[in-house]
Amino acid sequence: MNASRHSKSDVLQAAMKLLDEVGLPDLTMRKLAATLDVQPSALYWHFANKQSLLAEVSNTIVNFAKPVSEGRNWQDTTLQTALALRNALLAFRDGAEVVSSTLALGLGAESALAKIESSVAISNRQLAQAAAQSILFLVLGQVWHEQQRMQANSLGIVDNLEETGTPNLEVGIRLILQGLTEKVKA
Amino acid sequence: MNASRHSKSDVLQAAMKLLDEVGLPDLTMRKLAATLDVQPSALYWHFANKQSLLAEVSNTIVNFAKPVSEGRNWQDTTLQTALALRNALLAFRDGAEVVSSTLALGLGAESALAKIESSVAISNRQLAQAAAQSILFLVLGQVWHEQQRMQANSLGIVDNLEETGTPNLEVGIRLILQGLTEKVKA
DNA sequence: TTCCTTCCTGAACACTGTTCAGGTTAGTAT
DNA sequence: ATACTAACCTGAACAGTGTTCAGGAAGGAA
Repeated sequence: MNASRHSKSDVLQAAMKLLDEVGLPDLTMRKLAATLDVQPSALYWHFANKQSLLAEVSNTIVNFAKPVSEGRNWQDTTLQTALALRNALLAFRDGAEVVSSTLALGLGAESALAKIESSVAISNRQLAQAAAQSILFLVLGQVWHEQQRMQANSLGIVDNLEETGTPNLEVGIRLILQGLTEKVKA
Repeated sequence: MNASRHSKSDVLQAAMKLLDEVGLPDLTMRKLAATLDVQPSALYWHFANKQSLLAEVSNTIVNFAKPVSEGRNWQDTTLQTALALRNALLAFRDGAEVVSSTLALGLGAESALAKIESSVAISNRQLAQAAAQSILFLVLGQVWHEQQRMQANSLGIVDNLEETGTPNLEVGIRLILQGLTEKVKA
């Protein structure tokens, strides 16, 4: 990985590896440069700034979500889409926080919303958009919470073991889909 | 406010004023100390670290939500509770991001969840908790998004004017409440 | 006046993201 | 082989960040 010149995707790859090893708070430009045997300033040839780097990290995480096979109805397809996003976020350390931040800054990861929204096959697009956005925030919030607790637990801070995170998420999504189904019927 | 010795609540009050003036990214210990005519190190007599300070800021924001008058049913009460939280977050610059962070770190603002959960008057507490958590994440995510766009717009970055934020939130909450009502019936 | 708690100073430490003038490397064209 | 050009990197600095710590000063009570 080192002792040679690096391409943009080399840097991105190294950033994701470092993220997995040290977490988002310790993902610094200097540490990243060190893993590539390069001066920190060299990174700024490939990326305009750290946020741009993190934006591409976010896109990589979001695009890691496997495309779902069409379910027997749109409700099922949407649920599977949301859970696929959840799995993608969980596959990377601090994935939810990284994606949340760049999404808030409007610098990337918009495809996450798009995928959910396009799976909501109802004619009222305004309503579909509201529902998709709700599901997205729900997934991000829940996984963020869960990953934060993972780190806390790994640092020895033991709290209540109730692992309510994962089931709660699916319950929440189902509530939205149920409400949506009722609303469309009327 | 200055030229004299300060109490803990003085510092907290100054922090909230500074937050309103410069936003979360520029809320630094040095700037805060400057507004109090004090050395930065003086702040560490009142608060163990910056996160502890932000935790109390979060609590102040969350407790700013006015208690809601009992609606004609628990669905209505819950909706009003959620919207009261929304208004509290909107009343402070970057309020949603501040609260989201300290909530994720588990350092405060838990009463936000408690208030929502206690308003969901159904017997299945497990379900109530999942719904309350979903509503909380929805409110935080939506307002965070909205406040980030406020700042972006104030910096001249004009994007599409579709002000879908506020209505989307209420729609999302209603979907959850509708789904919850159906589920309880069965 | 002594004493003790409360609050603050001043200086430093170990970091952070970022910029910039200049240098090297690699590949292509003549 | 030579000249040129784009890609990539160095080294040093700048301006900031949160935090620590030994010591000093202010204020009230005994």
